[in-house]
Amino acid sequence: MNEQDFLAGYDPRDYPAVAVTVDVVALTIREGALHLLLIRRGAPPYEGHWALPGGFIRPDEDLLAGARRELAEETGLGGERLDRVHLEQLGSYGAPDRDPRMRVVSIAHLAFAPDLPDPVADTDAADAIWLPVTALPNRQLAFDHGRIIDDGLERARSKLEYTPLATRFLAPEFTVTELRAVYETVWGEPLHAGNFHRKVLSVPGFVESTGASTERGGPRGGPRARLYRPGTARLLHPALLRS
Amino acid sequence: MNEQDFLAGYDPRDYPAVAVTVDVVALTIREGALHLLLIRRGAPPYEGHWALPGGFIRPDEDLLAGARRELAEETGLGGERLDRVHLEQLGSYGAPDRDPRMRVVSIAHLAFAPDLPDPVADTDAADAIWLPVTALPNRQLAFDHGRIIDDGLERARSKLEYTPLATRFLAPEFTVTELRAVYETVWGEPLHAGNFHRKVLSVPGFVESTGASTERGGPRGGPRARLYRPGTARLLHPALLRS
DNA sequence: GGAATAGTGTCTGTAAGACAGTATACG
DNA sequence: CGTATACTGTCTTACAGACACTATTCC
Repeated sequence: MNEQDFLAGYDPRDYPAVAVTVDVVALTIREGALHLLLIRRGAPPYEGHWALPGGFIRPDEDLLAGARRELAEETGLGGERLDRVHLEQLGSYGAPDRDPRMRVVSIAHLAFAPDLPDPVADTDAADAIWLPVTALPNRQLAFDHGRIIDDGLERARSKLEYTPLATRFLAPEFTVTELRAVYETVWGEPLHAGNFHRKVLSVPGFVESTGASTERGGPRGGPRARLYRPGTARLLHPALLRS
Repeated sequence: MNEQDFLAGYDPRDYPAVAVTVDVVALTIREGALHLLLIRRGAPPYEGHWALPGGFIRPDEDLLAGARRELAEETGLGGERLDRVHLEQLGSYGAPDRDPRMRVVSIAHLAFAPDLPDPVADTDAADAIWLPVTALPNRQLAFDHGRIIDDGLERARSKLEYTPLATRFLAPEFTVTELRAVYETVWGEPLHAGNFHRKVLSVPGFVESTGASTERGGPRGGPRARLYRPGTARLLHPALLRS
């Protein structure tokens, strides 16, 4: 049976329901460590387990809009701060048995956020926090969220290679050293400061100078650093590749 | 309202139905040109328009398995030939108005196939063919399938850069020249024969020699070419980048 | 002053592209 | 034999990584 015949005789009540949810792997950097937004489930199944923020798609809502709404609800943030969060589709997860109650297909999304306030646990969630990814309780994650998180982290590492999205983890103006810290944190490996500096400035459209510098040097000495803002490029040519 | 409360009180009959379909952007190379598998719709909406093969996900079927089944149904191919087809998830398309009848979220997939027989139009489709992508009737495509195809083609071009999946367009044994033809066809640009040859053989795990050569030289002269099969690498290091 | 950091200069190894050249096979 | 093609050699250029160095700022 193909699509049009299926639909021609289709009545939702005749078929097993399929639910569509949107989930969000939201990443941020706090105190030099990569953090992930998680909520603790307050009801079965997986009661007390950590899970990704997410929920059912609403009837007249686009997938990306649904993910943005879920993110807003879980972080308690309004439009302004959320505009600075990068959001993209990650992938869909629809194994028949991934939810014990019914067939649920989840459209997972990936978010890069600047340092945001602590999330406000919504009335139904037991808790909501930014958790360091190094402290992920892999055995206590609900559903297949462990796998979704793994995929999201790998996608994030890969995205930093060929897009300028690392800037989305930072304030609107930043130094090259701060940008390097983002790469080192997400990739989990130290980078050569001098070479990174030259490379970033040589890629067209990655960053553009504001003309200004930081008010002070580093806390343990060093000159003031120049400030940059994100450039206009959407892809990096050439890319910054991991080793 | 969050997920668990929603589900606790959830009855599919109380909510607007959401349908989940799988669609496939299936690519192959025929006579030196990139072709796409399309079906012609035999019923409204978009009757007579070309569309991607696809259909509703079945209750106990994984997303990828659904895409493989749809591909099998539309091409009329059994398991053996289909095993050589690369299939991966492309992305999800869920704009609220993308289907005029109801809310449909489609999980699109991307397939790389070796040269296959002509598809067998299934009883419900008016037609099914491999169509050259240069002849795509952009204004006659059903739903948002034009956009899905664009995304699929760009993904395909990108995948050839950093994966050895170009070999999936070829027979189990192939020459370097045949492999180069795949790149030239998908990227739409000529490549330097000598440099491509050296590059392919220098990337670890891209191809491995069979020890054998072709039976004959080229139709217009030239030595016999050595035969290779796909190597064990799943990613190319370093990558073959487009210019 | 001592130490740490921002930013630049320079050298080296690697890899890609341009080009040329050789051997092999078809007609 | 002429020509097309498979494959290899070599040169040049671009870029990444290692290292060194200077200038600036904090304590």
